[in-house]
Amino acid sequence: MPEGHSVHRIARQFDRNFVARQVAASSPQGRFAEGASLLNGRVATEVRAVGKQMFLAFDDDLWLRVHLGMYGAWDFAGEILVDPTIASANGRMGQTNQRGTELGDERVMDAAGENSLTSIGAPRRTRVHVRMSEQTKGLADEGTEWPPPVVGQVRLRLLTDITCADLRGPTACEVQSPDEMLATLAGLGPDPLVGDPAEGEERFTAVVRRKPTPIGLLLMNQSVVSGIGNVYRAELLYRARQNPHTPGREVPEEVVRGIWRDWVRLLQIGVATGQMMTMDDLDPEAYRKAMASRDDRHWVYHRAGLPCRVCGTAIVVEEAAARKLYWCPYCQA
DNA sequence: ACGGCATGTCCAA
DNA sequence: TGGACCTGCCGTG
Repeated sequence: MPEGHSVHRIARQFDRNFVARQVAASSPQGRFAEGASLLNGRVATEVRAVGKQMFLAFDDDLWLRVHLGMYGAWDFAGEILVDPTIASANGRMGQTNQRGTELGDERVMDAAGENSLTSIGAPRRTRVHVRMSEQTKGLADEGTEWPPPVVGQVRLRLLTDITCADLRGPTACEVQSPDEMLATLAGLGPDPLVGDPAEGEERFTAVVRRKPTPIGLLLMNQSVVSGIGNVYRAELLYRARQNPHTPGREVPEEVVRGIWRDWVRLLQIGVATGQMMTMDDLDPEAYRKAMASRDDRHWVYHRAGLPCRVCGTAIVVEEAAARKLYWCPYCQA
């Protein structure tokens, strides 16, 4: 259930642990057997994250395209070099609840999960044991088996000599030619972390200001802007005090630009922390309080019926294109 | 133990 | 517009 920030974090892990290494690929589950055999034995050469998609290049011009969808996740195991630009690198990336124990150096994850690691030093080797669910319990304690035993439905396993990445439940997992990969890219709107953000702002603004579609739908459309999902949509609109139903072309240009710049900021924070932080403007104490409860982390998302944090009006929820849209009818009038 | 729900997207009717 | 895909968590009992 990742939005764009998770995919960038995953890509950085691949950059550090798979790029420039020879990779063994297999499909323990069998549903990607053909693709895996195409990739098997090749050297990974490059990784790109654009919105919710990740592209991993292999020598001789093959691209692996992965979209996690709602349920997809990567599990990392073995020796993992921690990317210094992200807060932590425990085993699982993509799913919300990420727990693991890092052994082998001074850093030990606690039960709070991914965000508990905040100090980043120079990259170093870290032995990671992943224990995610009852299903995998027990395996982590053995810890020494290599390669790690396959647990459950693994669509794709990528292995270097020392690092293992297991992909489960993706919406998309396919091998692409360079042309196919470029075609996929061409269909994606700007991502604040890809290319020049100022250019992205121009593209985003131009498209939004032309469309009769409600801004609340445009923000979820990956051809308009990449990486925004249901949580960031609701929060960006609230932060802009913008009514989700306003047609894009009627949203004042400065507001549209403001939403883009806010997305740039929120995505950066999300990649760095692994959390969908949308109340970053709170003072530290209020922030600590808000983070204490799972349902207190956002302005409007998942807060139907609760009083708006600013005006007290009950947050409303409605169905928009089969997704729940939360907003404050007073602040976002 | 079980059922509902979820940070996503595609496709057929 | 509704279902399919596919997995794990959380609340309820």
